[in-house]
Amino acid sequence: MAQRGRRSARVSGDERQDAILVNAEALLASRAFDDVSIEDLARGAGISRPTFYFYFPSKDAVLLALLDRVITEVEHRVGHLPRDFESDPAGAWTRSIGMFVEVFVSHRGVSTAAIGARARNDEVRGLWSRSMQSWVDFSSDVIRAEQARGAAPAGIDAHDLAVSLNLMNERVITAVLNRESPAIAETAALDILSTIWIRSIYGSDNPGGR
Amino acid sequence: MAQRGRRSARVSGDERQDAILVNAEALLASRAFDDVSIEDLARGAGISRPTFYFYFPSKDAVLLALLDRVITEVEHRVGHLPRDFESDPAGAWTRSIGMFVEVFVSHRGVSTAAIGARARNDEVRGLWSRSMQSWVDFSSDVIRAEQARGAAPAGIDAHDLAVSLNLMNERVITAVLNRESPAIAETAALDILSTIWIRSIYGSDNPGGR
DNA sequence: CGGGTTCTCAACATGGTGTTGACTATCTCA
DNA sequence: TGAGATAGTCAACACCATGTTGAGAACCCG
Repeated sequence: MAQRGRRSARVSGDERQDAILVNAEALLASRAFDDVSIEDLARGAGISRPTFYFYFPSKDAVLLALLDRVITEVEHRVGHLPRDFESDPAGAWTRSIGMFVEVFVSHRGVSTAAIGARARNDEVRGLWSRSMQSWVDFSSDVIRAEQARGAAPAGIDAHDLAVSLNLMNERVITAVLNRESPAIAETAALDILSTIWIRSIYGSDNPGGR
Repeated sequence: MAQRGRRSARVSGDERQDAILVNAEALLASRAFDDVSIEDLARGAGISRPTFYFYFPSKDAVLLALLDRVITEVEHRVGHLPRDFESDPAGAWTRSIGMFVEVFVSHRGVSTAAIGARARNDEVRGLWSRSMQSWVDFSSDVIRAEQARGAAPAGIDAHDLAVSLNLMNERVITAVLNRESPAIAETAALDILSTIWIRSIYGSDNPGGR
């Protein structure tokens, strides 16, 4: 996904490349993306600015590589999620949403930088949009299945509902990560988001009726 | 709110100032904020770049002034909205949400630029956050009233619900404005958003039971 | 050891932002 | 009316971050 500026994979080169990424994520944990210069990325990895360009074509490319890792982690964890929507719909949705919250919280700097860069950078936008698409596909498949088996009322387009709920999650998580105001407490986020998902998918607080 | 770089209010100066704003909004309708230079803002208003600084201290200040206008328009229209939540809850929410959609769609460039600038600029963030706060206050007051009169189920914090739903609207409208993918059709947005608000506030599709 | 590839960086080029200082046009009040 | 203030204008400059070039050092493999 995220290309590098050189052809083969030599040892000390890979270590440098990795040092840049590690340093970049560390810097992003405390500063905004715009406040990190290429000079900072280079010096922190023990190289000069022009040498940085040997490893990455731009600052955005570093962010793209970091985002790629985060998204891979999410994809991996989505794949291992139990899909027990028929037996415990509320719990299943809550676990899925909780996984997203966890991953993005644990990569706060990268997440917020990537979301900010999306407006400016085609590749970041493309990568984000592809994964968003796959989460939307997953959610709308489940919603459609729930509607088909009569657990969820029809009367709303499953795809559009899935898009809106996923975008809500993205935005609410971002607000929490950035400590925006207004926002909600990090501890409350999962509970509120799940409730909104469940109420708006099932039209009720306890689908499956416990 | 949005300061200017000079002291009194003379005629030809105000016209210039206005020309900058008009030109800026026009440019933002077709280009991203980052792709508009101060040179562009100046030339389009018939002045040189240094003269621009006589009217505004920065590019962000222009955006702030434009955002201020948009928000004033929203506040004004919020004030004139019928508050018939008791007699027609679904309709009342739909009209409120529809008003936001209308205003932001009609100032597409400013809205998306402002949302992008929020991460970077304290004043834009502050202005946006203040108005967001007032919309959240409005919605949570209504939700609490609906819960108090028994129309909406309790079991969810009104404030947190209001924050999440308002953030969802912001994000979904942004996605529509930017023609992002995934997103939903502009024509479908109002319907979906209203349905989610109503289902998650009332736990039912037709509060008041029609 | 010799030719090729990896890796490095001083020095340069570019483009956008913001500043200075000198200048002109206009208003205001004696 | 005319002298001083105030509004308005911009060429030229300083600055900083990005990205490029080209020359060379380190290393590898035959």
